[in-house]
Amino acid sequence: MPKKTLPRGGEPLRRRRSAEVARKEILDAAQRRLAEGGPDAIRLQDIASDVGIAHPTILHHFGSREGLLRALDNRAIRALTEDVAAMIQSPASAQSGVDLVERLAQTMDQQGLARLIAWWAMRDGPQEAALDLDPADLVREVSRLIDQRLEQAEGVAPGDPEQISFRVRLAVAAMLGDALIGDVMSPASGQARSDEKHRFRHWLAELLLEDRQIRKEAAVDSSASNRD
Amino acid sequence: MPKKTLPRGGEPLRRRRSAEVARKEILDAAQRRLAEGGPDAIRLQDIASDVGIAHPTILHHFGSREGLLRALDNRAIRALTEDVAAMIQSPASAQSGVDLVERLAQTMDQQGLARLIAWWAMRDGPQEAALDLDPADLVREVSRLIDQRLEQAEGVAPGDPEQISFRVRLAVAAMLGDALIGDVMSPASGQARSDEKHRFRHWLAELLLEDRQIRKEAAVDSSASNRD
DNA sequence: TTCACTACTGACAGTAATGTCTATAAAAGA
DNA sequence: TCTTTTATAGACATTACTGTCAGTAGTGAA
Repeated sequence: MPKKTLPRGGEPLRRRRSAEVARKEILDAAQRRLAEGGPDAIRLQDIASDVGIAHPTILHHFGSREGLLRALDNRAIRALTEDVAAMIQSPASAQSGVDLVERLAQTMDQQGLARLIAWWAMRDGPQEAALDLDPADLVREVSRLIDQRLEQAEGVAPGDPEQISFRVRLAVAAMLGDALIGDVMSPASGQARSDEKHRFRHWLAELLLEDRQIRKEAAVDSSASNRD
Repeated sequence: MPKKTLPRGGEPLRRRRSAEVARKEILDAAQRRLAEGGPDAIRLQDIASDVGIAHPTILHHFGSREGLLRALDNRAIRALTEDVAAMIQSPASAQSGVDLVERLAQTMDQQGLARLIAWWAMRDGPQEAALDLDPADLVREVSRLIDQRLEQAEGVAPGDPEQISFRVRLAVAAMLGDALIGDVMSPASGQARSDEKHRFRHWLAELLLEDRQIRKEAAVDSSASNRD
């Protein structure tokens, strides 16, 4: 009886994923644990049992627990950066600014990304730059996009290049903070709280656009008076 | 030779604090550890050595590690609530809104309060309401203050009672989020980054007040047209 | 089919952190 | 001065988590 024959008709004794798929499943499980159970819930054994593997397999793929956390951080920063880039690039931001804020908020809410980012920020202080990708590079990329955007933008007051970057910074910071403690700050509960959350986001989007209008007019005024 | 005599001229073998002082020193050390070293740096032995005591003493005062964390959370929420209350109550918010935002931001920055709040928010999901004080009570108190404020307020459009609560929510969420990842989001570095941070806060404060002016005018307009 | 590669596992080692227990020393009150 | 109280510490128990190691089992290529 050959030992290496597959068991006929039965499932294989082990499920064997590609390294890529395995990494993804592990990261997903870890992120879910972090979002639902807090920082203390990220234990190799728990994550492994969620995925249906043994905990040394995680170490095989990520080298160490710390390696897993770094990979988690990288994914989170990438996801956030993509949203920010979309916010800046979208030429429709004037019309659908509400949608963009909503998208950012949902990115933060869903999958516990806000908690992941917050966790990363907390642990970032001591272990300076434990990321594969340099945050400075991402910031530079975002700045580049903003510059690009500024060239197309109409009505941005000269000498105020922070017009857009401050808006981005506010939107990101606010949606991060609100994802963390918005529920606690809301006096409502249940469906009413959810409704209020969306009204808040809508209000914020309009606040940002509203201010934009004002500056636009101010810019027009000043340029007009300058020409005269 | 009597055993219970104090050592002459020498320091006592043990420093004995009052329970209150001991708790404070322990909490301070724990908060410092959390702010500087991240969540993993909150270990009883480390904190104890910071304070200059043995780790069982911490357990004596707080019952368990979890008890210490709860006490930390309570202090943080209280500190935050005080600032929020000040923001709402201050009758000078129209003039010194900038100062209030700045105060809130500094409360978040200093002593790592933002990290503490974020950490609490992350761990709050699972262990529902592990606080001595009920967050709902604090929210109710804040709502009461807001109502009070609304009565005095001039130009707040009727039917829009969220005018102030949204501003508070935005200020708190934004300063929390910015304290966590503001540095990373800033393309500048060093002193320039610090300057930019303050400009951002200033801009936010003005943004909130600016919008206020608009609504005020709108309210005046609509009430005027209603009277006609 | 055979071989090489590697995803995967069980068992174990080492370590480190919380928590317990008993005893001591500093203060406060009688 | 004597007693009571309690803040404090040393030693130890327990638990549990990360990481290692040697071996197994899928999978694709020769």
